[in-house]
Amino acid sequence: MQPEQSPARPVGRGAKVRAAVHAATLAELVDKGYAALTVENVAQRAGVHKTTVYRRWKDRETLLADALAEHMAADIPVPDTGAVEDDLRALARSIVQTFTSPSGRAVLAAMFTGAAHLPEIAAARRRVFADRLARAEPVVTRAVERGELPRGVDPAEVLKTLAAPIYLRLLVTADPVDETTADHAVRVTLAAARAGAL
Amino acid sequence: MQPEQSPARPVGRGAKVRAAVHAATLAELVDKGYAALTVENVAQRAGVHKTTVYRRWKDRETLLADALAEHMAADIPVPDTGAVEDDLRALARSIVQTFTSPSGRAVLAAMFTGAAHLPEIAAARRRVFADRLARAEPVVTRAVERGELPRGVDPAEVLKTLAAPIYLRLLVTADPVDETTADHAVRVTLAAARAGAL
DNA sequence: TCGTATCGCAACTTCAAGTTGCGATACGAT
DNA sequence: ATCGTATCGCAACTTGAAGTTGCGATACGA
Repeated sequence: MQPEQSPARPVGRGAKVRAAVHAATLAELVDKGYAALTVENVAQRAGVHKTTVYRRWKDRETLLADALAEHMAADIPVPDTGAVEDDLRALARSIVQTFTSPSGRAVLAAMFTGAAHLPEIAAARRRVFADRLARAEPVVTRAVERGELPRGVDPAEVLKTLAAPIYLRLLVTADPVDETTADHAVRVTLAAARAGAL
Repeated sequence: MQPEQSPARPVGRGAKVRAAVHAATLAELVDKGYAALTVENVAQRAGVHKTTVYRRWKDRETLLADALAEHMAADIPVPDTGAVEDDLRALARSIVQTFTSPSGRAVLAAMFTGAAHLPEIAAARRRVFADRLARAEPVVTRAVERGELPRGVDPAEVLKTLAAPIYLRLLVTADPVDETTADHAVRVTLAAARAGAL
């Protein structure tokens, strides 16, 4: 953890406040949900006054977008087992695990439903997804090089096909999501890719 | 001529008020979006007073859930062309068309993002999806009977696989959604089904 | 130690949600 | 045609959170 020195004005205690408010925002999100998230409660939980929050963030939406973006910035390791099936399974299960923990549920609800209409949140959501997609593409290109998948498959399409059924259950049908869901997505994706449909 | 006397109190003008408020709610949704939807504006657009709305609906959420549920209750024709590929294409395109019109966008945003955290909305959303799924299952069973798809495929899984990539684009990636998306979903779904992955 | 940026605090405005009481009106039935 | 009742319009109200402002207090860096 390096204390950020880049701004011409080293903030001082500001960094701690920022971190505390971020943590409090996510905690309130988990406990109360997006609709019931008030700046006053967040400030109180962070041990900070309401005005301090408003001095750092324009409004409640900006605060939430900022906290979520920072939370989702965590790097996810890209698997490289030497077998597509295992790599894809690892990717699919990581999606499942990201969103099935209690806090994951809350983050999912905030990013994809509760606050999805906010431009900042929508942009952050697209950015996070696109980033993870781009970083996982080597899984597919390596599989092609190994001859496990036909040449000409679109890595992005493969990964979207992998993710789609999981998000459908999370966001639309509300069916239970577990490893079975991930494994099923892998089977379907591989079948489609090998049939030349991707 | 009397349609129903079962309620001891035939409401009278109430039906018209109800319809007007429903229409106004959807119109406000399209114009302003969920976040900016106020009961006062809805009432004014419906030519009705605020208190009248609150006498019929417990709160804003209930009103919205009611209006959306009624709006989504419209029956969608189940295709039966004699060829799976054509049937599935018709289904996929109907999903696309439902949510790409201006009003469709607004309804999508309200049902899946803006108001998704409300129990009434979430329940309505699951119910609508499950209903459409169940009514479309004959498309798959007929295809199996014709020998177009292998025995043992799960109709529900086939239809979910068809819908998943469309919803992924609508709700997650925000990529453009058009007939191409629908046709691509058909190709992937058929490939997976014929490979025995569904 | 001293200056400055940041924070705490309280009081304030604004806005929409939701409520209440009462008078007005339209409907259904006699 | 009239009469009783349920529904509606209206205005005034409470509540709660968003967001703002001014000032005094405090912690940090030099």
